[in-house]
Amino acid sequence: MSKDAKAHIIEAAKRVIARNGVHNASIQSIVEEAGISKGALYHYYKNKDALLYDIMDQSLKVSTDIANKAKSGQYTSEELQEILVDGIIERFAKKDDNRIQYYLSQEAMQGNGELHARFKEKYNGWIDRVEEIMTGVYSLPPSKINRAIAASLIAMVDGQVLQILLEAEIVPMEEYREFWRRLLEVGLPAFLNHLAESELSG
Amino acid sequence: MSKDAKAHIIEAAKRVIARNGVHNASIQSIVEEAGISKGALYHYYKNKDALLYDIMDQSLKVSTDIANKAKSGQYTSEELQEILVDGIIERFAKKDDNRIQYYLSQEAMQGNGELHARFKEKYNGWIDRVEEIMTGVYSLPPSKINRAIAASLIAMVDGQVLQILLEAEIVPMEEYREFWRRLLEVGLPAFLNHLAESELSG
Amino acid sequence: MSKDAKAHIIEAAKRVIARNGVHNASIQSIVEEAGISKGALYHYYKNKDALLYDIMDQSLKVSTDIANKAKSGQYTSEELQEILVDGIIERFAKKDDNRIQYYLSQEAMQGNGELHARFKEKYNGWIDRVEEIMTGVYSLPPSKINRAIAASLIAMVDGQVLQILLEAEIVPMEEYREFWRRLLEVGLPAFLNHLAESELSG
Amino acid sequence: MSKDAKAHIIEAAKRVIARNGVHNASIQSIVEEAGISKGALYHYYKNKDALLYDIMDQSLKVSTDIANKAKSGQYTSEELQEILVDGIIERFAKKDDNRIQYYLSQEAMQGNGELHARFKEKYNGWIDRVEEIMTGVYSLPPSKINRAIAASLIAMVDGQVLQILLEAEIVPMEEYREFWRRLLEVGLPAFLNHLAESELSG
DNA sequence: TATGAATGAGTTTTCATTCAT
DNA sequence: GATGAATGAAAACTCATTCAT
Repeated sequence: MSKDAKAHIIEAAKRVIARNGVHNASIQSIVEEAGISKGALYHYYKNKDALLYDIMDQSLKVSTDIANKAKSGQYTSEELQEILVDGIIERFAKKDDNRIQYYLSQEAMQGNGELHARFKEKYNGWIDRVEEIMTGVYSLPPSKINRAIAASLIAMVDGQVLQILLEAEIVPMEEYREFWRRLLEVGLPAFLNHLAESELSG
Repeated sequence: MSKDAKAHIIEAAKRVIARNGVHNASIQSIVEEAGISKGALYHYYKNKDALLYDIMDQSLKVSTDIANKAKSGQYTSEELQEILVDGIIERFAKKDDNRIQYYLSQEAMQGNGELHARFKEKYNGWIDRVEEIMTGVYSLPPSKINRAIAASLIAMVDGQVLQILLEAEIVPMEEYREFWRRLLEVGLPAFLNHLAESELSG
Repeated sequence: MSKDAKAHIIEAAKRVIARNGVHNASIQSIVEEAGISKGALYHYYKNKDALLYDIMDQSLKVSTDIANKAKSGQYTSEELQEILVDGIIERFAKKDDNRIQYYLSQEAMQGNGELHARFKEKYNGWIDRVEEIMTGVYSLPPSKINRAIAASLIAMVDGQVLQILLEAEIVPMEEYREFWRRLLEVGLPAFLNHLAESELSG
Repeated sequence: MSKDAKAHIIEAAKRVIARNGVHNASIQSIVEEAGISKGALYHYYKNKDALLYDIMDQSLKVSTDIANKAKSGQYTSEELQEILVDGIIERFAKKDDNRIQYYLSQEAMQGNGELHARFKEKYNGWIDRVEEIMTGVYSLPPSKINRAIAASLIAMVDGQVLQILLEAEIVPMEEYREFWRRLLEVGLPAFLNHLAESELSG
């Protein structure tokens, strides 16, 4: 019951947010989209924030899933690269989820403490996983710079998502795929090797 | 007169935004900060959006300036790397400008045509410049992938800015500096070389 | 059944009122406290007012009981004074009942006819009894002013209750006990005697 | 300007409260009564409570004035008694102010901290004055019970006001006048004397 | 009898914008 | 040019009450 009703509300809210942004996703517009009364919404969520948190959790799963998939199995590094590239490209395609994440990240940085805490947690989780994958695949010794690299790779994806959302039409999707393939295949390992060497000799 | 008055208002508005976030920066709070009346503000700006656009223009110049500086002079590649790294780190520090940019990027996504056009133009300008610098410094032959790389470098900065704004405290500023120094010094040229070679042989 | 169920609801409602005040005692909070459903409550009471009236009736009994006790038995006037003083002090302690009475007295003032009638009836009953006790104990001839005195004594208790509810902490409870003991022992009989004399001579 | 506007709002609010009670005095109903917009009200008062405080301050003055008048001048005790009795009877007649005070006292006891603090302060002020008058007129030595008596006299007035507001029609106004005249002329001094004597001998 | 999801009118408050002075 | 009082639509949230099950 409650599960279905909540799912129904979340779907409606996501549609509204994707259309108008968090800021313009009023309770009014959400309940209209969901075809329910305000009271009904407040029956399931004690306030707007509680609804936003639920939406965020769902929405962030999209990103988390990639990392989980990559980490879980026993893949050759070629397979892994493919999985990661596919995951990134798939994420680029999920415009609604991406929009929602951006909108919510705004809310978080504008001072919504709870949202902020959740983002922080999620980011750290992602970066941990990327670092694990990196150190696993390329057999790296632990190094402070690894975390910066992991964070920066995630940052790159986020930034590319932003460009796509802004429809700046800078780079066609096929180019992104090519770029990431090359980066993971050549650029990243070469960079990491170099760093490892200079660390030894430095 | 008008120039000074507008500058005064913009400064006040930026202070308010820095304190409270963009969406709590009410006209009321801005005019209080500026020490003027509401009427006066509306004398200079026909509405709140017009003020925000003006702030954005100022704000985007920050990023543009780095690129311009890098492009303009006759620098050795070592000097250039330093200029770029410094520029990136400086941008990280300008939290208010970054906040405003993120906030307005959302407005752009939500279909504000005026803003959308401005962002698109700015992004393309930045990427053009980064591409020019890249091809200049590393003497690259033209290649489609260069644009993807340039866009991705900018994306990386944007993504890192987001992480900083979210105060995820993933990576200390010094690590970022180190990361970018290494990336521009070693990682990027190595990657570009490899790509150039494989292009020749492929 | 119904008797028990209603009593159960009333007890729960009184606990909620004690915690949150009458006007924050929502149906929701009452049914939660009672461990029943909203539907169940509406099965026993046709609306919130009906519940409040029932609470009031219980609540007013507290005051009525004192008067009844005082009137019923064959007490010496010393015993009677003690009973009355004890009764008054006990009433001071029943904060929830007093709160409810004050709250509902307002509803009565605002034109709730049902409540108004109940209050009027109760007040007249109390005053009758006090007058009876007074004339009995002090063997007074009937006089118009007796009723005013009886009403004023009750008024004094009501006013003291108000001060206690407001937690003005003007007078410690022990002082009130002392005050009432002296008033009933000395002040009141002296006053009544004087009035009786002046009536004879006047 | 602001003074007039606020006075206008307060008058309107008092009419609404006197009619419907604090609880039913919505912002909507107040602005309708005042013939202004909601925005205008919020221009003068930052929230509903701020308005209530202003109303309370005005309304309590009614009661404070009596005490001030009595205390200020050089009166014989006969004159003073007359002033006090007149003051009390006049207060009985100010139904709107009395209603408002009762309504606000409710709010105060239901947990409005600010209102609560103000009531407490006012009550203590009144009692102080009554005690001063009492000790002055009847040349009393200081005694703890004096404060209890002063508080109880005020309580009696409050309680009588309540009975009048409830239209219990227990006692006609002329009887109250007579009662208070006798009480101040005979009852109270006799009581105080007795207490003073028993204190000496006790 | 009993449930609790759903309703919808009602609440306070905010705020960009206008306009008489 | 400048003021700030006034507007009014919109926001989030509450709650007594109803009704299909």
